[in-house]
Amino acid sequence: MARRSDHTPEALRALILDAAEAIVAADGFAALTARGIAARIGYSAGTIYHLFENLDEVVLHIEARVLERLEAALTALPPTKDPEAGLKALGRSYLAFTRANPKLWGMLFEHALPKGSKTPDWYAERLGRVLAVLERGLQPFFRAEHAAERIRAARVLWASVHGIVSLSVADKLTNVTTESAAALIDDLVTTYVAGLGHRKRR
Amino acid sequence: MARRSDHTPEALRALILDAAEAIVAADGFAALTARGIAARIGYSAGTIYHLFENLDEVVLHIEARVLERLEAALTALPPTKDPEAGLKALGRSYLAFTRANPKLWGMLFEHALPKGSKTPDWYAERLGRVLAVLERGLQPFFRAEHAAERIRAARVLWASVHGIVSLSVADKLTNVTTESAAALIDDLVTTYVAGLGHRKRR
DNA sequence: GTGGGGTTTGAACATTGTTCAGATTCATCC
DNA sequence: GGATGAATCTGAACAATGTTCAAACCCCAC
Repeated sequence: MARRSDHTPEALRALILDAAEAIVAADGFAALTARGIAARIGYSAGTIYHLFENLDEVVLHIEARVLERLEAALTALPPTKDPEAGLKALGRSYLAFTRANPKLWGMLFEHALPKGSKTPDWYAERLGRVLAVLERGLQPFFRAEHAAERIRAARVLWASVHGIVSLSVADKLTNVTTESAAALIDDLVTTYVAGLGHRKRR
Repeated sequence: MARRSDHTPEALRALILDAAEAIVAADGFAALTARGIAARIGYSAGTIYHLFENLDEVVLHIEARVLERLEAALTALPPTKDPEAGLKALGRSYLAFTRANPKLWGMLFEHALPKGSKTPDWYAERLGRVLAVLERGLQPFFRAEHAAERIRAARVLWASVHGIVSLSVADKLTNVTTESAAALIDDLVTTYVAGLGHRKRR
């Protein structure tokens, strides 16, 4: 049986994550099984449990990777003069990312942690970095002393765009009309930003 | 075995749905099993499959019920003079509803249909009615000839509020800060509506 | 060489959705 | 009353799932 170190533990962890990610990307979160991962990398299912606590941990790690890539995509955007255009670019880039990886993205929100457990710290930290990108994009709309409101606005936008995208991916909104998610996101950002300007002027 | 008609088929369907709903409300979507439902109503698991195609159909029916109740809650709100206050009341009522039924509400979005299948027509219709309530609330902000934009705004708000609520329920946002979902929803509605006013004036 | 410790497996267990032959009961007709 | 047939219900079965773990194995250090 055992064939000691075809791969180092670290390499094996990476192999498992790559295989799991490929499965989700191709067939969705529901298709992810321990035996399926194992078959793809030529190991047995038991091996996975030596490197990860359980499948949930594997999933969390994939989610972290996805967030990491999203952050990279958002950070890579060229700076714009017009702050509103910058925010829209963020929104569209976000949408493009989810469109390019619909199954992977859907997983982030279909996957509910088991009841007792808390999201680990490193997960919250990854999410925090994505939010930070949004917070930077919102800087032109707030005075420095209103940082709390800016942070809240980032959260509102993140959650809202997430809502649009997730309903669109799950086909639970678009079947009512064929309105595209892109149009909704544009509407959201435009109108919300207009509202920010309006409020500032008060 | 068989004990013919303790309940009519319709009554049995209702029994199954009640039991399933109770399980989800108490322990979440993940705890819903055919055998669990059966045990709760004193039947065997097989019986469920005489009345429903499969568990997914049971779930869809519960979702429809939840949407129905949400629509009732939103419709029951007293009319307000101030349109913005009316929208905020809608948002808060929505949030209150989800807070009162967090597990049931979470199910609406954790539950992804099996890959091939489409959401049935009656499901889309139920969702459409909830959206219609929002569309009515948005009427004061649009001229009659801009119905398409109003409908889009309803969709944006629905999806956005859903995003906030679902992230909050899943604990994937609040662990970054303790910002409450209510504050985010208020912010969203206030700012978005301000943006609508701004745009109208252009 | 020869332990010993890390690695891997394969079989096992509990649970899941789902199916279905047969057992049971009820309504109806003769 | 008794028999017939349809509706109803069960229990056992199947395949698949996550997860565990004793054993089998291999490599490295001594």
